[in-house]
Amino acid sequence: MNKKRNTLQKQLIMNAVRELDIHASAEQVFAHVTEKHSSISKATIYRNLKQMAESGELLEIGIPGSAAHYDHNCHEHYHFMCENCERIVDVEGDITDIFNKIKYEEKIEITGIRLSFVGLCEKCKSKPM
Amino acid sequence: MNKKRNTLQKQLIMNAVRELDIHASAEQVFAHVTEKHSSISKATIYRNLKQMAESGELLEIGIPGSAAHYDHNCHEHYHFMCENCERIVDVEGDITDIFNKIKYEEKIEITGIRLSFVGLCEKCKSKPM
DNA sequence: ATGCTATATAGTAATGAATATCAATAAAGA
DNA sequence: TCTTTATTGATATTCATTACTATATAGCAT
Repeated sequence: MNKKRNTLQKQLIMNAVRELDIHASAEQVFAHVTEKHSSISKATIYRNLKQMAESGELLEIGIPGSAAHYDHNCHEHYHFMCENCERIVDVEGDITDIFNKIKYEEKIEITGIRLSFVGLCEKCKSKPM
Repeated sequence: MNKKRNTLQKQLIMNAVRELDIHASAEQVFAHVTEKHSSISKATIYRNLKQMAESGELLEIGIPGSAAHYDHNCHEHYHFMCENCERIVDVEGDITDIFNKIKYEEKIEITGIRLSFVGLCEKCKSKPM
């Protein structure tokens, strides 16, 4: 039960994220897919991007106060976002060394770091979900 | 020109964030303030929390896909959020040592790290804002 | 204390991102 | 081919937040 089906829409969405290669948002994916396949629904875009992120096929980059973006690069890496144009670029590297590496990247200017940990707090850890 | 005024509403909002002391959201601040001052508008809450964050009086904790929370603790620190109940707790410490420290904090279970850098990209750095 | 003026407020409409709903459609196995 | 059930398209709805605007008021000048 609950078997996943391979649909044309899913293929189009995955291809769009790969072709755009700019950490695309759902709206950008929608715009790209509709160029060739105008009948696709926006709900299908949102639905599948979320599912692909949950299954690990895509990485969801949540942007507080703005639309989420999706990355087809799923190996361990972090992101830099321009606070002016919202462009997102990959920052490769070991998390413990990343701050040292960033010092030698003169092309971008870091003005802030957004770091938070996610998991289970003391209360939820000892309770059933 | 553009002088800030000290209003009762601003005082009530700042006091609420301090009294709640739980990284309150705009809705939580609204609920708390209306207990004693029922005529305040929700727009006033949002407007002032944002302004206080911009001026550095409060720290805005943006949560992708959910409401922003506000912290009256403005010195350098990071956050842990429970993915089950969304409770937010402070994680003090130097960013370069934080990962080692976290290993000895057994009360919470880290399942993910959200890290991103904010600043100006190559294009925006060389262009006027 | 009184008046003036620009800032702030209350109330509500509007926006943007994302999810919920549901009848219709179509994968994939029998 | 038939049947089952995941998936889709279209739209309504939710949620967080901002925009709008007439009214009120803080703080300064008189």
